[in-house]
Amino acid sequence: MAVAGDGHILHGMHFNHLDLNLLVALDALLAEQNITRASRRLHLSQPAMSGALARLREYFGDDLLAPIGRRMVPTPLAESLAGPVRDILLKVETTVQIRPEFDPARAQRHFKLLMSDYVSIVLMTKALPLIQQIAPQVTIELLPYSDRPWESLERGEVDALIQPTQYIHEGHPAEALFEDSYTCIAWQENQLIGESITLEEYLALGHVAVRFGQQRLPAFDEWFFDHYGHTRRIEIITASFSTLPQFVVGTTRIATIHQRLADFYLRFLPLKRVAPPVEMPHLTEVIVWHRYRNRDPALLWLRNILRQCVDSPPPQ
DNA sequence: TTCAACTGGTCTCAGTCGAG
DNA sequence: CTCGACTGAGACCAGTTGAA
Repeated sequence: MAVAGDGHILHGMHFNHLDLNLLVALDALLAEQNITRASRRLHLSQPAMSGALARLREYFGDDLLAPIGRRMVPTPLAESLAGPVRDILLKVETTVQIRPEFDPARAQRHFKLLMSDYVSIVLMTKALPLIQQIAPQVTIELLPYSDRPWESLERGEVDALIQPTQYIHEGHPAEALFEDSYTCIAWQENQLIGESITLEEYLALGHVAVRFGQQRLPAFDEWFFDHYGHTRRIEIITASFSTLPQFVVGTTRIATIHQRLADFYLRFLPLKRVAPPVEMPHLTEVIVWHRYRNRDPALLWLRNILRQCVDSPPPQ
């Protein structure tokens, strides 16, 4: 036991009088703003978390989380600590995780990737078999498109996200993976539609559209037609690209989806491709990773694999 | 250097307290 | 009353001490 200059008694391992494990507790406490939930996150009992908060309060000389009514509200000091502490822990995590070499044949790495189900269908269906061949011990977890994919990346909850260029933010490195364009699909036996379609015909049909997450964010096609003042009659809203083509089959409805996704489903479903009534811009899917993982050879390897998996066409 | 006994901090469990 | 934060008792274990 040692006594520090300011009279604090020190036990165990400390960094400038602070037990660094308390930062882990602080991060969980500030993220949850609730002691019980923070304790579950760290697999501790509620009293243990309460004790950690008491030690943090002692160290900082501040309540950090103060009860207001039934809620625990962070103090201004706690607010100002939240971002930097999260950043430090992420830096620690990436530091201890990185190995100078990535040996695919033996590596046991687990990757968490966030992407739309469209990307998982057109990209991961090709990438996963290849990854199993080259890196049999690597495991992959695909996370659904949330309302705030960028926050998941910032918080280090995912290794990378894959999304269209228009949604990327500054501050983290990104790399293009593949391009795609849009097409319409209809049921093969839909007599109302031929190989092409006029805008009037298009707008007269019922549409199947996709919206994501809690906020029900529209997919690009919906945004595009709204933006140009063309009101489509959306009769079916579904939550995933993978269900959308099946909701066109057996109906006179139409859907506007990615070429590559259409190619995929044309192999299984009685669908026909219809050229969109107006020219739609191409989209580029990019992979974005946290700047702290920039030097991670494992991620570099994964990016190379993913790039290999998309052979050039569709965009025409 | 190694080992056993000891020490102190943090854990869990059980229970209390206070707000809504 | 219910829910969630806090408190106290005892267990557990990492780190320290001191002897061989």
